[in-house]
Amino acid sequence: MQKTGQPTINDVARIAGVSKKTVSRVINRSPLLNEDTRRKVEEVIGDLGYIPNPQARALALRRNFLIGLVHDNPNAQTVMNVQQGMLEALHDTEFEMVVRPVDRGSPTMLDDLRHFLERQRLFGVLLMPPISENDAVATLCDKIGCRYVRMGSVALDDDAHMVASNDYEAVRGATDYLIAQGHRRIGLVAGPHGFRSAHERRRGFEDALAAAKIALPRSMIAEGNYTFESGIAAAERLLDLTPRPTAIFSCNDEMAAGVIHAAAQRGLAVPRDLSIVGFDDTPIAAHVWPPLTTVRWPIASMARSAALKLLAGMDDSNADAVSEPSLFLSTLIRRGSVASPPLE
Amino acid sequence: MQKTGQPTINDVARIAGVSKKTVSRVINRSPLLNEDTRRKVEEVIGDLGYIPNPQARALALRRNFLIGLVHDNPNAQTVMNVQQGMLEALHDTEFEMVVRPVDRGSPTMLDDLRHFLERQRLFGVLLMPPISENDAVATLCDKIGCRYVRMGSVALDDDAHMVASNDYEAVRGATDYLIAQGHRRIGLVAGPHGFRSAHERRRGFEDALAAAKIALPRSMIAEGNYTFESGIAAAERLLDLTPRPTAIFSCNDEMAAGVIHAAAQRGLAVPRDLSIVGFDDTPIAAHVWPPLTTVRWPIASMARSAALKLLAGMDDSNADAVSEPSLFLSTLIRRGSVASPPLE
DNA sequence: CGTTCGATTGATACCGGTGTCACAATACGG
DNA sequence: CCGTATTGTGACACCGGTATCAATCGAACG
Repeated sequence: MQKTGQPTINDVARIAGVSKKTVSRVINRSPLLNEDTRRKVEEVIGDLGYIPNPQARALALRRNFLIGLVHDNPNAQTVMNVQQGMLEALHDTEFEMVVRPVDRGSPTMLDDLRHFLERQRLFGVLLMPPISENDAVATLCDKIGCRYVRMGSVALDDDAHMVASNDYEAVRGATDYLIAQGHRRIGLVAGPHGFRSAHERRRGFEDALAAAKIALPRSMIAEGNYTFESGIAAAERLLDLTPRPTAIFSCNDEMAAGVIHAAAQRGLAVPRDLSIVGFDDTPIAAHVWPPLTTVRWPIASMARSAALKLLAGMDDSNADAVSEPSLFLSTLIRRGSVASPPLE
Repeated sequence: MQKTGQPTINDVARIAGVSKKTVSRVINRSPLLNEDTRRKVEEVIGDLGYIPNPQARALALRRNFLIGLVHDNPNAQTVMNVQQGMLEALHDTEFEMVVRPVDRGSPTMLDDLRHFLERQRLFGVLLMPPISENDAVATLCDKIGCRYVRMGSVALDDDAHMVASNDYEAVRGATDYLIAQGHRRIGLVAGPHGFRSAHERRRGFEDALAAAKIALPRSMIAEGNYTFESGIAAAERLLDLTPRPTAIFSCNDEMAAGVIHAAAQRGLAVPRDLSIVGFDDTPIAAHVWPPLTTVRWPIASMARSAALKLLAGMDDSNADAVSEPSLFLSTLIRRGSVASPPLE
């Protein structure tokens, strides 16, 4: 009998002179194990370089060790940050990450997703925004019996199934900061309709102005879709106004970069003639000129926490799950794109 | 006997009145199957909504259906493009993508990777640059018996194990373009030492100048590490020269954005005072001002092809594998960052 | 000393598929 | 009409683990 491939549990058992089950106990750190036996088996495992077969384990345990990342976010940096955060949590576990982009626009999106989840029988999935805001997706996971955690800009679900950031408060604070600098005509480049994050950020902006008793004409709000180009277009609408806004809050950094771009094309100096605040703190924020004052969105930490929460639900011991924070605070990063408004 | 979970092959077999094996044949489209039997079984499968368990298949077939993406590329957009290309290839197959970032700097990188590959026993892995340029990694895959395809800027391996782009020729063409515009003092922001792509691009640049009999003093080459910041630093060294270069070729777009940034800080207008060409054609290229003339690097197509090549090696019928192209052409995208040099 | 009990361990049946090989049924050639 | 292919199907072992439950052993107890 030639052993050509990897050694199996049977090899270990035979050589160590114990049963498969005992080897299995060693692998799974069973507490009811004689210390001598454990050492002996561990030695053989080390000698052989034995590694348990994950597929066999998955079959026997009736669950696999894959965690899915379901996303439909167009921002590469954001997705990478989430992947990095997830992988941090999965590091030193036997879990791997499988990535699944979905097409928000497609009418068959839900069916595709269901098909994916049913086929793969993932241990769980992490839903990142904006797909996480789709309640139908969460319902689908529930129905199929797939664990999930949603990442959002606001409480979307119960504590065990979500990780949120306080976008409303963060934007409100950022807007307060602009007001404190002396700005009174502040424009908003809003996010796309239907995005929860866009809604929360806009609400924070509106409430900050209202609290300061600053009027907010509809014309001071221009909607974009989180892309650079849409930021340019929105900025052009705002900068065409008379009088012109002295500051603009953009609901994400890419659009803020578009605003800077549009300002530069009109010969407006940032921040002398126009102050700009973004949201996300992606690398682009530090790379534009001037460096963008923005709200740091701790998306990687959120993803890490979300993944840990998923893993904690493993043995249904919710004790661990609750220990993972569910709310993350976004904070203002002051760089060079904000100044006091020009004198009139 | 309550059937609580998903139906299994046994359920299908029992209800259809055939053996497991026959159901298995239907699933695997065995040719030696009576047409009536097939229809009957398929009907039952449809009624029950039966889906074969991938873990069980993986165990029985002694291989799984996971393809790994091993990367250590710091550029989010590039990694996302590769993921997208891979997933395109994997679409409508039973394969899933698992992502594995590695730390190029870590001394245990190779051990970590080996551990990962041995544990998961992936069907195959796709190595993207720059980790793909590490021959030790390819050797490791060979030794472990893990299929792999390397993506590179030049032939790195035999046809079945690689997909390459013609960076040398592309940069040479781009440099020729600058020369044709009248530039004679052209600076290079080179990529980091040890990157194959950096080497090829630099070689293309040098050879283009040599062919045009333009001297290239060492001072006209500044090395960066593919980040925006390093692009700024490199540009500053080049722009401090007297006489100043009238054009700069940057080995990637991020550094080119840094060059634009540095130029703007000195009050140099692009392209009037300084022409700039980048490489990659990431979104940033279209987002800076002026839009960057750059070399489009078809990384997503390369990834797609690499993944197909991996799958084609499935049944060891190399016929399919060979049919996937191994060389992809990078082409110059002319935007607004190049003009003729200023008169002196 | 026999019994009880807790700590360890192993025999065996799974998990849900696939491969091997034997076998029945039908087709074909002579 | 019989021997031999050819086609279609099922019984059963197996992939490499885990769960169940009974067996074994030594110590403690009465």
